[in-house]
Amino acid sequence: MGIAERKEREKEERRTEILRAAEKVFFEKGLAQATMDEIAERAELSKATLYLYYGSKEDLYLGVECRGKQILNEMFEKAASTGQGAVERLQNIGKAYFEFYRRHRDHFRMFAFSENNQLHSQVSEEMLGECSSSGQKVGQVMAGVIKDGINEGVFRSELDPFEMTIILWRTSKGIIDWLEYSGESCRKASDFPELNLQKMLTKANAMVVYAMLTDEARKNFKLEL
Amino acid sequence: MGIAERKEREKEERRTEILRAAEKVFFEKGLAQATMDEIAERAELSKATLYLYYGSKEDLYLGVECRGKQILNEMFEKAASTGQGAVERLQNIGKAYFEFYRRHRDHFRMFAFSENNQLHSQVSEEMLGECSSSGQKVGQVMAGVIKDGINEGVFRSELDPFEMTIILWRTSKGIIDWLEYSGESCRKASDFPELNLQKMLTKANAMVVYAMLTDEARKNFKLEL
Amino acid sequence: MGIAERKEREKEERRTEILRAAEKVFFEKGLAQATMDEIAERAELSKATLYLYYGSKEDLYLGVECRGKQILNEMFEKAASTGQGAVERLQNIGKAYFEFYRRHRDHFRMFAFSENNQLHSQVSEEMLGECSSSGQKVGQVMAGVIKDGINEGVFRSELDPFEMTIILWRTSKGIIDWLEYSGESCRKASDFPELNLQKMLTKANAMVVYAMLTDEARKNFKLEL
Amino acid sequence: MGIAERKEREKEERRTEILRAAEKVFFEKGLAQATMDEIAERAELSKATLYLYYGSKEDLYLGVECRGKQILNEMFEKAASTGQGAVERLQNIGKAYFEFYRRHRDHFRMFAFSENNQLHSQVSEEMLGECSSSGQKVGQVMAGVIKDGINEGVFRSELDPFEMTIILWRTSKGIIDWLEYSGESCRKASDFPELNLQKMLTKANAMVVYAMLTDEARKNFKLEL
DNA sequence: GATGAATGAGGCTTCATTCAT
DNA sequence: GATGAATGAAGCCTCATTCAT
Repeated sequence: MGIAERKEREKEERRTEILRAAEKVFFEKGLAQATMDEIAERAELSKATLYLYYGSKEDLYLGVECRGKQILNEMFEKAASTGQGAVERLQNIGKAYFEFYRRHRDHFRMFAFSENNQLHSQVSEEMLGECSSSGQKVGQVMAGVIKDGINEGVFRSELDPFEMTIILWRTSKGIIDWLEYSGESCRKASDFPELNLQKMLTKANAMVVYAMLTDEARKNFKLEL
Repeated sequence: MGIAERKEREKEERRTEILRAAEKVFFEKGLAQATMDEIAERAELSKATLYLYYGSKEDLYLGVECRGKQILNEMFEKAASTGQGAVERLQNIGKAYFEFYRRHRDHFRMFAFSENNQLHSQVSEEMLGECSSSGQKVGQVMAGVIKDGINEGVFRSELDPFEMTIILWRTSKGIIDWLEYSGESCRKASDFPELNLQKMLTKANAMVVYAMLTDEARKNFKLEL
Repeated sequence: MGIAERKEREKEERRTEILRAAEKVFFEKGLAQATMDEIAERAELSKATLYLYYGSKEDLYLGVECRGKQILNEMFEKAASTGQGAVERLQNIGKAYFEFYRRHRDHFRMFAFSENNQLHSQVSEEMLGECSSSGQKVGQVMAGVIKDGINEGVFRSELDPFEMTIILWRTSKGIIDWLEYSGESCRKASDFPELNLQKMLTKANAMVVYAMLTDEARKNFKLEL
Repeated sequence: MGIAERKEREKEERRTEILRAAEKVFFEKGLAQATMDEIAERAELSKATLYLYYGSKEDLYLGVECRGKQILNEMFEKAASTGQGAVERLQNIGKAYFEFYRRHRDHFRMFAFSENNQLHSQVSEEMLGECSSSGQKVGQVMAGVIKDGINEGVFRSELDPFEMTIILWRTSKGIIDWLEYSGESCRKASDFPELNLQKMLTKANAMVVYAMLTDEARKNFKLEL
């Protein structure tokens, strides 16, 4: 029994090693430019061994992505349970999202990539399911906080928590993506005044939240633009 | 002299034919999976001829993208000049964006793809410049309307037009992207109630705009959530 | 009549222009790497026009080669008619050969290239014949001088003039080729003492000539090694 | 341990098989006209496998060339150690060179080709080094014999062994090249009497050697022309 | 379980050459 | 006579993936 367990553990460790190697390569090169050869080399394993643990290159890609979602998940859950009241908790989630972008930018980018690219070959159902469920949890955390806010009476009761989740979240995502894509060049081109991503995010979130507040709650909310 | 003109026109037509063919293939397959062979076949031209008009596959890709931006540009400009007052004009732009997504969904997706992928081989400076300038115009149109709104006194004077442009625009983009990516599967999975993209976009825009309004203007603005 | 002549002359000039352009490109790139596109561009003519004057890329190559042989021819003939006695004239030819290498190195290299590469596509018989006859003349000049030397009694009567021509000539060619190929690297690698091509050629020629001399003539010949 | 050795051996054999196939194709078509497809087919391997053993077409070409130099090397070394006295040994080397040309004419031609063509893409340093060192050994063998001859007193003491090596060797090479190139056509054209390559080489070598001899040694040397 | 070795399938690009005008 | 435009035919190389050991 101890032997079986150790074997199991070792196998899991091997999977993780491979994932680490894949991470580095995917981060540096992206899906298309990454090669199994390079991943194998970095993992100090043979290419064939990779296929023992992951069914395909794209499966491996999903695996990395999945790890990113888990990280984000944890950060969201922690943020959601910190702070007084729904508004502050929601703001903490917003900060956590920015923090995730800052500290795990490569994962962030991978998400964006995945959104815009169908993975082509067969990815294992298992992997796909795991990855997808991880993604949904994130949304559920936010929606939960909004529901709490409605119950607390700070958010309008007619709000749809899921809808607001999407709006809030994707607003942030849209803005960060923009910066990733063209922000730098724009700022340099001096078409735009000094832009500060964090401030802009805070502002955007505040604007949406402001509109979510009940008339009552709005009195105590200071909107700085 | 009529001859030279006709030649010129024919050449331009040929470029357009190629672009049309490339469009179809890129739309269906994406950059990586698209092949010059297929584009050539669809254009009913030899592969070599493609290279007479576009220096590389990626150049061609940029060409298609560029066309998309021009379309969006025109739609924005038209929307920006329709309607009474800055608020309505801004809402028209929002509608135009949604309309663009609806009628030129493939172009919309290509933009998203481009944001997340550096084109690798050498793309001609010319193409890159043209494409990039097209992109910037779009933002300038929106910013102009916001400035007008400030002058009209409906938008708070402390707003930075460019910043608001980005927030508004990217909010919409973020939401649409989400639907593109996982909306369908989510709705099917019945985790979410019936979602209506257009309504959600209108709502999100309204929320942001609401926060932009002066206290004065806000009285006349009905925020439906 | 005057018109026809002018036409003829212009045509010939055009051929020459093309040859000049081809020369530059072939010199820089060699046969394989040279492209008709580049030649056309340098000639400020269209690619199609090139084919009006020369049947193929290889024909053009032969044309350039032919010009080189004509130059060499002239230099040999001049050298063969300068100097007192067959020995000196022969030495003058040797000097001329070296001079040709020095001043028309690119042509020299083209000869070497042609020796080692069958031209593949159809080259016009005409071109081939012209080029080949140019080559033979060169040998005939040398052989003539050797015959004179035999008649003068300075060269042994049993010598075969053509055979000696080949030996003398190819000795020089072999040595120059060697330097072209690896001489520089060898000298730098200090495996070899300072080598002076001209001296080595003079020496090699002298050695062969020395062996050609009659006993009588040898007395007056100082062989420096 | 036997297994590892066998594997190693098999790998080496595979390399050799590939080289053999490449040899045939390069001999028949030359570098430019040879295709990896054909080499792969002849080796009864996939094209991709070729690239497992050799980094590029040109690398493969160098590999073949290298083998030729090794063969020549061995023949030279054997010849240099056969015969009485430096003169005879030198003559044996000359014969060996001719023999090499006769029995490995294709390799001989490849050398000539290489002299006149820079290999373009990246060839592995390893291959280049190996090939180049093989080439230098050949010269060193000859130079050694000449030094011996000087010590024996048969060759003039003022001779530079390396210089003489080049003169002797390249004289032979120049002559053979000539025959390769135009000898046949010339003979057919009956401009030249029956030419016998071997005799001409012997003669040319003898002439140069004759000039190298000390007065003492020359008495015993019979120069037949 | 791990891997070295092999490969099938295909992609982008390049040019010499030819016509229609 | 000159040319702009078009193309057929290849070629080199890459890589995800599979087996035999």
